[in-house]
Parts: sequence; C-alpha cells; structure tokens
Amino acid sequence: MSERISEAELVVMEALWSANEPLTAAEVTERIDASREWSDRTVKTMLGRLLAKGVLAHEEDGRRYLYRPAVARERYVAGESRRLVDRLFGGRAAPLVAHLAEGDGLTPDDIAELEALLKELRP
Amino acid sequence: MSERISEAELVVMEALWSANEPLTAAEVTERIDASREWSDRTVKTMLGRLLAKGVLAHEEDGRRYLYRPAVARERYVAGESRRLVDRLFGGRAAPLVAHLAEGDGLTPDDIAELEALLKELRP
DNA sequence: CTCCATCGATTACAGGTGTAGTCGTATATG
DNA sequence: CATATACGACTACACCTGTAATCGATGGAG
Repeated sequence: MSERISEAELVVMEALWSANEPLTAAEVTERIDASREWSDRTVKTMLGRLLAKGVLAHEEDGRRYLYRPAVARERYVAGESRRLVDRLFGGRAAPLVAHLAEGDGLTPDDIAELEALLKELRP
Repeated sequence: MSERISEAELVVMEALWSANEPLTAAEVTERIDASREWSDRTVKTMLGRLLAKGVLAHEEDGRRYLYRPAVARERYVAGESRRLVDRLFGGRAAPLVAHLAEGDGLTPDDIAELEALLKELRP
C-alpha cells in the first residue's frame, strides 16, 4: 500500500493532489513547469514509478492515461510526520515544536493557532 | 558542512551522540548490536561515509580511530524538522501539530508541555 | 493511404544507500 | 621471529533516485 515517495516524486504528487480531477501526463507536466524545469520524459518516469508503487491510479482515456492520486495527501502527510517524530523525538511531539520555536520557526500567528488547537484538545 | 545523513547512518550517529566520549569502531558496533544486527563491516562503512560527509571527526589512537560527532544532534534535528515543515506544511508548524494531534499523536502530557511552551513564547 | 506527432513502455546511466567482503599492514601472541 | 588477528582503505553489488532517451504502436493531418 504505502511505499515511500521520493522528493522528486512528491513534486508530481503535489501537482495531482492540487488538481481536483484526473490529469494527463502532459497536464501534470504543465502544472510542474512553473517551478521546476523538467522534461516531459522525466515527469512520465515519475508517473510510472508512482503507479508501480501504488500511490497513483490511472484510468484509460483513449490511448492515454488519466492519473489520479490513490493516496490522500492527508494520509501521506500524517505518515511522514509520524515518521519524523518517531525517528528524532522518540515519538513525542512537544520537543519537535520546541525545536521549531527555537529557530524562529513559529510566527505569532502559529502560536495563536496552536494555543487554540490545544484548548480544543484539552479534556 | 551539512550533507544529508541517511537512515542507516543515523543509527550510527545516534550511538555516537548518546556516548559522551569518542568511541572506536568496535565500541560503536557494540552499542548498535542491541537493536540491529549489523556486521562490524557495515558499521565501518557507515563510519567512513559519515567521515567523508564531514559529520564525524576522528582522532587517531594508536593505529585505530576514535570517532566523535562533528555535528550536534540538536543542530541535525532542528534542520530535519524544518525540512519536513517546509516540504509538507508550507513552512508552518501549526498544521503539523494538528496532524499529530489527529492521529492520537499527542498525549495529555504533550498537550500540557506544549501549553507551557507556548506560554513562554507568547510576547 | 502515408507520414508525423504523441503515448506509454522500456532502457540508460550516474550517484546514493544498505549491506557487506577483500586487501595490505601493523600488532599482539606464542 | 612467525603468525594470527584486528584495523582502516578499497571494492562489490543490488536497489533507489534523478534525469532523461529510445522504441514500437497509434491516431491525426494532409
């Protein structure tokens, strides 16, 4: 089910997650070109690998494919977050936040948002 | 300065970070064997690569080396945390905490700790 | 009907990673 | 001193990743 997604592959996934409909390879490439300068070949390689990993699905549309995420972004992001917290903080989130805070990682907005969030979580 | 540390390499770094003194390759291997089952060759390969990446330093002790971290764990952990937040949350920490909370990632202790932390950060 | 553009599939290839094995040398053992 | 051993350096090799190029089929242009 959930093979790891590499960084370059993630760029492609983001393009598909942010579209709310299945895209052709060409459309994916267009949506990426803005930032990165990848050839369409490169994008197709990524699409193929993501298909093989099972994190993309494709429907046939004539002789081409329409690609669509097979894994929700929420799910992926939650998994990666957990991995990091487990690997580096023994599974505890508080030290992570402490680290982010230390390096000016938290804006006043973040702080307010977190306080609101915690208020909700408190029993 | 800060090349990326792979997952297997991280295991070796953790052994050295948790020791408060320089260790020989054999000592590093011992400290790892508890959990993983790596041959001493494998550990030596990691040590060599970490040296090449500049995240370890070594002093000679007779004809062997004593290895010692050249990068503080704090620094590494802060960097990795930032990378994740940038990649997946557009640089904002609050959504990360929200995700962790959602998946039972926060214990009541965590919540209390975070509230205390935020209280300090608030201007 | 012919030829070109396009599509997915397959192949390429260098650098990183996981997991060792081999080599030459120095040292401890007998 | 001779030899087994332990050390670091170098080598191995399959798989993943980033970044494409090539191939065979097909559909559209003329």
